[in-house]
Amino acid sequence: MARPAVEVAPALLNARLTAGGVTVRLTEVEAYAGESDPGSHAFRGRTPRTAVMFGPAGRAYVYFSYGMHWCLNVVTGPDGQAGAVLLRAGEVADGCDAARERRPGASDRDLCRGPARLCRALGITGDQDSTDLLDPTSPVRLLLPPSPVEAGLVRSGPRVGVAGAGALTPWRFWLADEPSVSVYRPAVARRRTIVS
DNA sequence: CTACCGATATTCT
DNA sequence: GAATATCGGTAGA
Repeated sequence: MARPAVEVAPALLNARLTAGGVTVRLTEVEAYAGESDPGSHAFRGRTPRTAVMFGPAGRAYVYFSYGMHWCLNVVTGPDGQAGAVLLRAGEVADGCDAARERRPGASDRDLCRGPARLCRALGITGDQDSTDLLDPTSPVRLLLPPSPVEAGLVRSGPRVGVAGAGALTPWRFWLADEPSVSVYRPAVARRRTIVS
């Protein structure tokens, strides 16, 4: 865990994440380095939002995206070096009923198919920011190590929604043939901001 | 399946 | 003001 995000990320595939009475098996993650990574929130240094990324590894970095959605990261990296792995998707292994309650109308495959959907299904919000994911008493738990990943099933490619210099860095990792893996969409500049 | 669009916090310009 | 580590609804092929 106290290693660079890009090394930690593929090792989280198949790991289990438990929160809000739901357990998921992670099928898709993305690595974000610190101040050297143009795609990272920490690229421009420490802000109130990203402060936790500069802290000890194993904690949760929960951020609010697009004014609407929560997304969960695992803080990684050698001490004093920012880094995080975004948990993008998973398959519900336990607590399916609780997940369905939080995401009415979603098909089983779509329950945790995407970083904001995953947080919604598990009831994760900013209240869980900075919590220690490895502490057995934490409300959000990452269970390590994962069950072994079959050789050859780990795929990698460009990160979703990342524009600019970091766009082509293949730091998204997923398990092949998993229906819960979110669909890749290249970063697209928004057409127009609503004029007020 | 693809394409578009609105919601709107945080951060930067 | 503008961009962004997104999603759900709607429209159309």
